[in-house]
Amino acid sequence: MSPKRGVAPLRRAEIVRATIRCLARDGYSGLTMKKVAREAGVSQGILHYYFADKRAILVAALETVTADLDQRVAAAQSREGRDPRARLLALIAACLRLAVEERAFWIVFVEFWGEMMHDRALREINAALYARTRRLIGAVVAQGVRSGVFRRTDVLRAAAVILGLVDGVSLQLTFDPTAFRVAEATRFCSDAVMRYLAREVS
Amino acid sequence: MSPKRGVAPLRRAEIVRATIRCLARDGYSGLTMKKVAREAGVSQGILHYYFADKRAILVAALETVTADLDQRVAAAQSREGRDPRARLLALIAACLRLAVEERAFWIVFVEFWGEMMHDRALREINAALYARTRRLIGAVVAQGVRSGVFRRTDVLRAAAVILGLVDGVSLQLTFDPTAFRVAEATRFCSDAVMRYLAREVS
DNA sequence: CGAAGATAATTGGTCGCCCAATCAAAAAAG
DNA sequence: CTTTTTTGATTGGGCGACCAATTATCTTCG
Repeated sequence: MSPKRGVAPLRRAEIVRATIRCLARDGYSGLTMKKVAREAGVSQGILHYYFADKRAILVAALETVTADLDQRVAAAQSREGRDPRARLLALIAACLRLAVEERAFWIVFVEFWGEMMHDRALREINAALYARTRRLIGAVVAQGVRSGVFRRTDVLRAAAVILGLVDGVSLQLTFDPTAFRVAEATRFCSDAVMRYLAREVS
Repeated sequence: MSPKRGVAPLRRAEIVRATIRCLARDGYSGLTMKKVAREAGVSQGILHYYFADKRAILVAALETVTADLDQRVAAAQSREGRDPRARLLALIAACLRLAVEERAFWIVFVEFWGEMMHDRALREINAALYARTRRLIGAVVAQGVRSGVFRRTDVLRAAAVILGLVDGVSLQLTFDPTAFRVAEATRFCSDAVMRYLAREVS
């Protein structure tokens, strides 16, 4: 490795990516600076050149994973144009597929949950993501309400329900892959959400 | 501490309870044998007399937490007699209250999730709990279907939806207590489940 | 243009700490 | 006096952090 000027931000990002790979492979409790350095193909010392300590790397890793999840979910939903129903279904499908097909990201994310319980900084990064996601889902629901395809409801609470359902089912899918298939889970989650938002038949 | 004969099982249980308290206080990554011994008021050496290694203690801890959650949920639901609606609502309320009021248990449980990703034994303990809980919820739903208060549906999938919703909302409640109050969450979750299971109005 | 110094990037070794696990010996109970 | 239970010191190893030395790049100025 020959030192090049001006590549600091790239190196930083590479270290973070290596960290995420390590977390996905060996878990939170198996993460060491040595392994991260090895995975990134750099020396151990350099980790402390770019990050104050191990915790700073972990914070950066959570920020990266969080931003990535955010982007993927937003993208999946926006691809579907203006139909609120289609947007919501795409969002649900994207979340569930993520948990199975992009295992690495989802695993790392779940691993952080445990640590968040004892680390305010991590907890706040996550709380911000969830607030943003609820706002996104809420906006889609609100659009559906305005255009009359969904019933009138408190959109933020509805968003909490939908997000919770997706997370909870993703967990079940992750812990026991024999319980359901992704396609199946997508179907019954979508069905549940559509029933939940369906207009009253009066 | 004076050694008494025949108290082996009690000592074991005390060590496990101390472990759970430690996990709740300092988290998974902060758990050390020294801390557990101190919390249990015994010497470090004795931990290895009752358990092969640290991992065995953790497995026992997860089994205990799991059994406890199982029991609490089952109890809350069975207290409500025969009305499927009341039983289901009691179950939902119990789960959400647990996540907030019995923080220690819920925190420890979430902490294990991360480790389960890399530990088959832990994962299987959890998978068994979830399968059991789904069966329990499924049975309540089935009863409601038979007695005509719920629509006809695949009860195991409905159970996955209900359990997922409760877990997911519990998580949101834990990570960001400012987002919702427990009572509020209980209300909108119950509402969502009742809408989900409501008979079609034809 | 090109040497020389300053600066940025990188290395690998070292340090002290704390960990899980082990064990010989003691203490209590049968 | 044997067996079960408990102790606390020890051991070997791996950890995160630190740092002096090295290399590469940029800047300055003769």
